[in-house]
Amino acid sequence: MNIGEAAEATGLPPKTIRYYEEIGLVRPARSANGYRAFTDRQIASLAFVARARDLGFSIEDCRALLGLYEDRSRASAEVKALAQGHLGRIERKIAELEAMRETLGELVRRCHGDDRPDCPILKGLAGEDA
Amino acid sequence: MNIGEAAEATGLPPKTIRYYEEIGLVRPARSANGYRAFTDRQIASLAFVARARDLGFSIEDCRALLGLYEDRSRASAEVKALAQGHLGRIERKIAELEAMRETLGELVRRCHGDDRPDCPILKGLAGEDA
DNA sequence: CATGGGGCTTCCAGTCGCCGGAAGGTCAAG
DNA sequence: CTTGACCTTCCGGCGACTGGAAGCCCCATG
Repeated sequence: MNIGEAAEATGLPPKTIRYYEEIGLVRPARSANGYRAFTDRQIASLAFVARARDLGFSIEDCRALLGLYEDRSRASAEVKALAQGHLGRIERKIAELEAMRETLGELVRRCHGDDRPDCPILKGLAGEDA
Repeated sequence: MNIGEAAEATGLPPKTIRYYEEIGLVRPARSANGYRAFTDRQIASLAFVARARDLGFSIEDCRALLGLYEDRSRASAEVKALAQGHLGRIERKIAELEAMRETLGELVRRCHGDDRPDCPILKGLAGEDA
């Protein structure tokens, strides 16, 4: 399977797959013509990484998860710890964004948004607690 | 006011303030010794940007907001549009993270997390709909 | 057998918003 | 006069790609 087919099969752009090879996430063999040749197993690994990335795991997390995935004897506790750590990060990020939404939403709500120059949004950003 | 005092006053690190000068967000004069000299007005602008950044606005949004802030005759509609656009982005991001939280949370919940190798998290990432 | 178009290769640069560090000038206190 | 805290510039790196240039390779068509 060359890179185009791998891209098709995994949903990852060819550029991304090349990048993953560069950082050592996959190590495809090369055909006689120099083209990358992916095994089914490598395609599965790429798809695995694609799903983990969709769930927001960092590349380094993906590398660790992939290692655990390929290690048939690993304890699930290790995987769970990694996933829980990430879940915590997601939750903190959500809380952070919700705080932004509250503050900004309130400013937007108070702004009449017409052609007059008075603007609670700018006042808020300027630190005026109007 | 030199850069250290500006940093103190705005809560921004000196490095960040230098970066903001580099990209043209502030244009401090220089003292005879070559040190940056910030006016009170520039400190206010930096604090304004710091608040906008805290609310998640991009640097380019901040630049636009700063321009609107300094333009006494701008219409608040323009500011509101910018803020609403950003609010929309925040909300989409929250939704995205919540979807991740759901999926990942479910996998974590199903994982017993002990020393056995069976692991629903890895199975989920591998695409097995167990 | 030449040609054209698509796919493949590598490498370099850019994205965004900074941060760390090196090498060196400046300033106030002891 | 020295020390140490400030300030300056410049360069490189972060994460996770993405775009583009220059140049092979392969297949089908004329």
